[in-house]
Amino acid sequence: MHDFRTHTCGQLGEAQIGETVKLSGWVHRKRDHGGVLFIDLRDTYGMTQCVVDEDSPLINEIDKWRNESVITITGTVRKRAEGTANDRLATGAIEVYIEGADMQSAADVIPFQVAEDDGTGEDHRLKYRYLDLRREKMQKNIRLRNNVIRSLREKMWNKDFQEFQTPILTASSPEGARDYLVPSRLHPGKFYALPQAPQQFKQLLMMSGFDKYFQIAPCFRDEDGRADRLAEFYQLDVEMSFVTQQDVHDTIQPVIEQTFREHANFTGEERKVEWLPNLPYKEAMLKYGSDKPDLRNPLEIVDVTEVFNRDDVEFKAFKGVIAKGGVVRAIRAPKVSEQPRSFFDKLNGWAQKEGAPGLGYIVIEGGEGKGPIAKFVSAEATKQLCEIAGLEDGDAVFFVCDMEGKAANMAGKARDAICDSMDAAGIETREKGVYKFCWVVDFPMYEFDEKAQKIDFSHNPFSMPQGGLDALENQDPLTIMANQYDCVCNGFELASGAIRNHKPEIMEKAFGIAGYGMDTLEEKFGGMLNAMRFGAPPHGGLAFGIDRIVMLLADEPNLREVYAFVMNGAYEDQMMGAPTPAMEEQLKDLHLKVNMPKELVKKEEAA
RNA sequence: GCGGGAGUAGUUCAGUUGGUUAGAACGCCGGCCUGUCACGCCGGAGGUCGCGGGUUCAAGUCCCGUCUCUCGCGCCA
Repeated sequence: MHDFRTHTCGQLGEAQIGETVKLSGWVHRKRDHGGVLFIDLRDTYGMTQCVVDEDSPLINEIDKWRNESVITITGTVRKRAEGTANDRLATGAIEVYIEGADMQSAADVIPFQVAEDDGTGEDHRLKYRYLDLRREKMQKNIRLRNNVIRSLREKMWNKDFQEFQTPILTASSPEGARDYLVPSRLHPGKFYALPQAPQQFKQLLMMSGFDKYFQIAPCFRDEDGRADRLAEFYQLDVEMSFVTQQDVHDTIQPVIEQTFREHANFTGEERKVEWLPNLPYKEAMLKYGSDKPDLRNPLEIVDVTEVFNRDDVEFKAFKGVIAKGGVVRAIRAPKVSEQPRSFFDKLNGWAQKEGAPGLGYIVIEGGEGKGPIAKFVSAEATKQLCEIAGLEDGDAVFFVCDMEGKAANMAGKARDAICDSMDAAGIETREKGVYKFCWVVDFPMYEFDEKAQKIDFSHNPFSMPQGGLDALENQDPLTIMANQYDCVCNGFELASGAIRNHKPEIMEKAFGIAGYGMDTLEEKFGGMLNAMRFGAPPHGGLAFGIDRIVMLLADEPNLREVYAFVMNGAYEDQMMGAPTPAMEEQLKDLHLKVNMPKELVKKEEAA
């Protein structure tokens, strides 16, 4: 017989009754009834009830074994007595009568319970992640992650993409986030950058003639975290040659759509997968106030600047902003006129927390406007408002007024806040049980950087501008669109990509408009620029955030729930103790001296 | 860097208007129990109430500072 096991803990059933078997696993729970002792033995495959009674000399020894100890038991599979079967357990028809038992590794008292999800704080869970990972939910989430990655990889292979690995110690990529730097010992004062994405490498592979590239690529960005953002994450990175934007979408959309369909019922709730028509960036910003709208939210934004600009509308707060070039955006909330005043007050309070003066609204009742600001809006103007926003009796309409960019943004947030409030008030608004996808297309190539007071790339600077060189030479840069697209699902940006610029002269012009001279271009991206001069195919691609995909499928609020090992919100790993100060020797090797922030030094001296 | 929330037993939490010896559940230790599967019953141990200062006869509770965790803003396309 094998040293450790003949079966797994999820395997035994009535077919094995009478067999002598060996199982190994963790003590999940014990139930001691005096004369009889039950042990639930757990491994990643399942759980098996093992029994020993007072006829056996083992009972006293086994009784002392703590939960989460690793043990091996030998015994006979027997049918459970009438009425004691457990339908909730896959192995619930049988139990193993213990004839031999070995302690492989005794567990100390554990810092939190593995057998139950008691809401243990994340800091504890991360410090003892190996224990946390034993819990059923994490085992399932990590398995989902495995399955999703296998699913994506298989589909890419089936489409004749080649899988690559690209360097981790490399130079800065054009993503725009802060780089993680690694000092070079052999080159004093010089640093490698960890890749924010393998952007240049995948483009270079196209220039090398590989035609269809993909990678499950680790990416690193040194920016503060969010629930859906980590310092290191994985992307399904894809690039193709001789393709249009439509080709890229047609190739990758089935991969994502099918992967979602395969795993959509992971939580036990059946979920639909819907792919909606392409959404131009401009329309997204106007109708949803976001370039990653949650399309389960049916509320839409309209522009009503003209209403508040009328002579018979007296609302000075808005008029003043409009005079400075601002806009008024409106969100219709259907059938909320019955809601108590607190419904509106809470939303107003929410808006103030977001830094707005408030969230003005008008309620339409009997064809008339009601509410705090209704008296400033004439009957004629109210009628026009109803036409533009499609208002009916019993509806309310909320207003955001600011300069265009800020107004769109705030309206987008308000759109979600109103939707949440309606759901909370029992008016079902946000659609449930569905993954709503779409491609957001036609992103602007440039934007005006208010801080630097200059034109800069709005997204990936390697994108091909729509209209090519001609557009760059003859169009107002702020009106030029890029062949750039995002894939959005339920309010999350799942992917971003573009048809790339493969012509050095367009590259030079494009960077020139953003104020980067040929010297900067050569210095930062010289390798790729050179490659373009030796025959570069038109190409494009995208990258999907794998962790976000798994997070959505697992219905988790947080990326940390779908990673085995992960840092906390401040990017510390309390389990491994990272980051740590470097030893003097190491710093010397690297020709580095640490220059601590003065305030930190003061604090440490005080302490 | 900024804002919201949290910090009390190993874990999750309760703790009234500032007032006796700071409680509960799970876990842990000891005992009882032959059919449970979140077993049950009895008993016990376990607390720098994050830390520092202040107000007060009296502080877990009020005030100030500080640290940690978390969510968001900035940042990240």
